[in-house]
Amino acid sequence: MAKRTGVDEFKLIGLLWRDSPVSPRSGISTQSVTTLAVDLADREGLDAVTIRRLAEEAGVTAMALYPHIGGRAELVELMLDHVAGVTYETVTIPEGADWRECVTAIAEANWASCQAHPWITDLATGRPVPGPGASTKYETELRALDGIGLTDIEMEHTLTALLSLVQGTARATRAAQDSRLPGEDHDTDWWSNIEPALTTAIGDQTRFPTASRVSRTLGEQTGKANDPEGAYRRGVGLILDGIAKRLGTPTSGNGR
Amino acid sequence: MAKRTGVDEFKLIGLLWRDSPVSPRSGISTQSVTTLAVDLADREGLDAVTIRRLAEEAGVTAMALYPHIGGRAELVELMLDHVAGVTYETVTIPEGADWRECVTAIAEANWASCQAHPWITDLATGRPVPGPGASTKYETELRALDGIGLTDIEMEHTLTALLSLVQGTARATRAAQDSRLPGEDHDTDWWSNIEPALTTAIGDQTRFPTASRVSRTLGEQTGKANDPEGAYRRGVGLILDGIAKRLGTPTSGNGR
DNA sequence: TCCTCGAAGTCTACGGTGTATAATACACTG
DNA sequence: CAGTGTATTATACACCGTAGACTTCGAGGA
Repeated sequence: MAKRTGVDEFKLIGLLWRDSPVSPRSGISTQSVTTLAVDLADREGLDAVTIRRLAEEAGVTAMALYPHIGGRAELVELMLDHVAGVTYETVTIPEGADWRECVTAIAEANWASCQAHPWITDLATGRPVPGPGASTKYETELRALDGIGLTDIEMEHTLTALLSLVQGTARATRAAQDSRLPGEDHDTDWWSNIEPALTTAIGDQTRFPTASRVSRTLGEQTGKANDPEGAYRRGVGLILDGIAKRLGTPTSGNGR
Repeated sequence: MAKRTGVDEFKLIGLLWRDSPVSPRSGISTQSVTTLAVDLADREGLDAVTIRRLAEEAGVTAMALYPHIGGRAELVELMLDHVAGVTYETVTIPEGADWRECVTAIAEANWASCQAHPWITDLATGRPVPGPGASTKYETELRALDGIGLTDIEMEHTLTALLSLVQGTARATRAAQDSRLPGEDHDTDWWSNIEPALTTAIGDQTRFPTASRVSRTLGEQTGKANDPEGAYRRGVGLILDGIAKRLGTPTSGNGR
């Protein structure tokens, strides 16, 4: 459910770039099915998006979807492209602003997208989706980084690194949320459920002194068993300062 | 195949921390089955690790595995813990070295682990595996960061951010490799197969000028359609400089 | 208006998955 | 050596994606 394999790229490109006519008999279209699938995944996760279930929601039989979506592998790509296309509708990159604000906006937009559509963190990045949404997103992000003093290669690497960090920490957020049992409100509940059993199993309590100390401190100060969002913010901060050093511009603040 | 849901944590903890006796009738153990599963995943990917297939390799029936692995969800956790436990057997963190070398070694060890076991990048991080391997790894990494001038919280956030970056870019490497058709040697082959169809589909060639320029430059200079490894190296470099700024120590080199 | 014909939609079926359940056979303890 | 409990087995179920054959519909020409 995560590898994005088995995609027929040519079929996919056709589906991605055509203007998605609504089918007269059933009233569905590539566009409408994709939207339905994204909504379903947002609500119940990517695993809930089965062909049969999606067909049920669309009011058609399973096999009726195939002319519109290609196959399940292609459907996932369509969903990814759709989400990529709306990333900068909620969070926009300020025009003519400091490069710091632009980079931060890129991070925030992707972070928000990962929160709104947690299932995208299940899917591998790397191979780009050859569709209009992903292409527009890429263009937007590169344009924000263009002309601040980085070479093309540096821009590309920096952007990839930044997005990897965002996706990675967003994934961790998501995993922490998923592991909550129904009805639990805090991350600590999962941990406090596990902890007694774990303590018993470990036996020798002096085996992981540093980890114990750090976990305790983290729990006391943030109230969480782990804090991916904090890691995200710190990570972006570190990268910003790293870029500043490359650019040779004065760094902002004192880092605290 | 990516969400790590449905894990019975208590059953899992029992399996993770017991000393895995070999079963007299079948000759298998939690340990041996886990190793077998890791090898199989390394060779053929996580999807190849089905209960039936694994049972076949172990020389028993499918249902015979269950007392040793719990269920498939728990098996995956066992595999993750196993891999975590051997991360620092190949790449070690230098004793008493500069903090830069330590951080770099952490990144390299995790990068190498992701290369050796590509399937781990399919799986969500975040919720830690409550096992001896993962605990040891966490302890090792925190100890390397301890005492260089960061607070406990900063250490934790920095480590999480660093590992997210490594996993994220490693994933992208993996995705690029997977998308190669059989027999292809270079990333560019996949891209050059797609490109004509994509160019035709897009129509208006002036729509993504920055993306086109950057892609062209990247292709010319690296010979790749995308370069996650370069992004990894730059990302680690940026984070190192970011840490240096926080620490107030002189930065090394000029960043080029 | 009717007819034809190609495409869209449907039905059935296949091989795969994880694993619940119940029956069996074995290894260890007394 | 008998008893007991658990590892192991065989069977079965519900679900998955989708290939292939069949049916039905909508649009264009006479």
